[in-house]
Amino acid sequence: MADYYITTPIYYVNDKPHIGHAYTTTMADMLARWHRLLGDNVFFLTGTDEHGEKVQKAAEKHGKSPKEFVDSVVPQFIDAWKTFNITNDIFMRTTDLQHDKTVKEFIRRIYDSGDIYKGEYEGWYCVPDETFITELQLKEGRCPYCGRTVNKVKEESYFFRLGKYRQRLLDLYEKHPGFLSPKYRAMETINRVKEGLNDLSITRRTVKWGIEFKQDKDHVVYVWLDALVNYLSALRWPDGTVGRFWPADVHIVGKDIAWFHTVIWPALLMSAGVEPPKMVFSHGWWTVEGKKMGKSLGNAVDPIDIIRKYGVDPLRYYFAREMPFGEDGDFSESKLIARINGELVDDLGNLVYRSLTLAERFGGEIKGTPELDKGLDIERIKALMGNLDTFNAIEAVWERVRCSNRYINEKEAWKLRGEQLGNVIYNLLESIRIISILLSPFMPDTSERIRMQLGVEKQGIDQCRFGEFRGKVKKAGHLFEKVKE
RNA sequence: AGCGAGGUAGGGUAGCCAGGAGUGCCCGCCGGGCUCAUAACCCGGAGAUCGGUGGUUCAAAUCCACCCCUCGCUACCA
Repeated sequence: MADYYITTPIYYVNDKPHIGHAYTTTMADMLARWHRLLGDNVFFLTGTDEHGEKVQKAAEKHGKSPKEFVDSVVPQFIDAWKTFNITNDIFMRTTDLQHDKTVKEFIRRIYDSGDIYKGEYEGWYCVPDETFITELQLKEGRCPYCGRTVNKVKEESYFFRLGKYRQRLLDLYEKHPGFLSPKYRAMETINRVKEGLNDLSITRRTVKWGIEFKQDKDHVVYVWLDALVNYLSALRWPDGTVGRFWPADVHIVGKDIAWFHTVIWPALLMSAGVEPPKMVFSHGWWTVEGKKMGKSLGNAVDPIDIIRKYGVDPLRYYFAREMPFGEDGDFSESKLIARINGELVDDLGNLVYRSLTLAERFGGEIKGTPELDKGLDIERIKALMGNLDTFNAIEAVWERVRCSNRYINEKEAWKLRGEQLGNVIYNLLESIRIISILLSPFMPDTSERIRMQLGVEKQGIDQCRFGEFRGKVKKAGHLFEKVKE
């Protein structure tokens, strides 16, 4: 039994969860569930990032203290993940006491290794946008976002010697090719690191809402450093269950924050004398109805609304099925409906319904010889999931669904009687049973409903082969209802 | 500008790394079969100069060069 530590990023709580948060969390959940199915000892982390200037400002706007404000937003995340059937083992908040302790100890170690020095942060700042802008981003000396003039600001700050770790990072990428995943995105990072790395400002004087920088109490720890360390505080580092689950098997992140996880994070860990994680997997982004998602565009999709309308499993299915994990995709309701009607209702739902109808009408003994196991390749699906390829894994399951439907037609099951019919039903029920096991990480509710209708015990990956069918079939309506447009 | 990813039938994709008849899948379209099934399922068919040009090779979607187009990233904006 292997230990498996998987994480999502912790989400910034200046707003309620959107479709992107839901996507990352759901994909991680599928992997966590898959590993449990394999019998692994899984530790699955998600949580919230609650410090920093933006939260401070958002709190002021609501007339609350920062803590009151985050306490009011965090339940929305917790509830959302409940709705999504997310099976996280821990929900980490950066305002937790444990986290505070871990961050301080983590920084102490970096400080002791001589990688922190006092300096001056200098940069361009757009006051109305409240954003720092780099030299490169400037457009004719003006803010690239709003076009207004920018101010030069100077601020005392403590720096981390990131530049020092350039070669060690390149070595890490070379020795552990899986670290930068998916591999087609790896070159981007490698080339940028080769170009050289600037040291990083890791504290702020002007911000109050954050973890105290013990080495100089006029400063607080900058939010991203604070946030990254949560992967360790969830394990109660440096004690706790660290030895067992660290290094993490995979950090699931969106490609926008890949840099923090593939460059800054491992460098910080090296400095603190901690092993880097085994893999950082950067997934793609969703557009919505073909357009970039954003608050300014007013097209942010509320995942809870979608679930209310279509159900949890259809959305989970869509997440895994609409695009290969890693790549970008487009979220649209019409595409979601097309998948529900064409795949969940017509392929899967129909297969189960028609098979169970045949089974219930049949009075004889359900037994026979395996025929529908041809092409069933569990090892292949294991390999795909090992590569975090949920997309092709589901496709492989769907091949089973389609060939089972074909089987009924080819055998003309409705014309058969007696032993011949018993044999066909045996093959169908075994095939469906295996499909339901394989689907359990992706559509847990649906998997469970199929299992109930088959009347079989809960099973693991080892039962994904044809044996004797031991179940009491009891049909219970359609798995999915057609969505009328 | 630099770096990266991609351009394959009406749409969406796989195949490319380790060249071998345009080979596969999904949706859509056309025709047929069937009635166990939510007008569901199954079979067959039409539809592609594999972005362009040149090169390597007995053989190129696949390798190389150049060009065109689309998208992403460019660091302290989680």
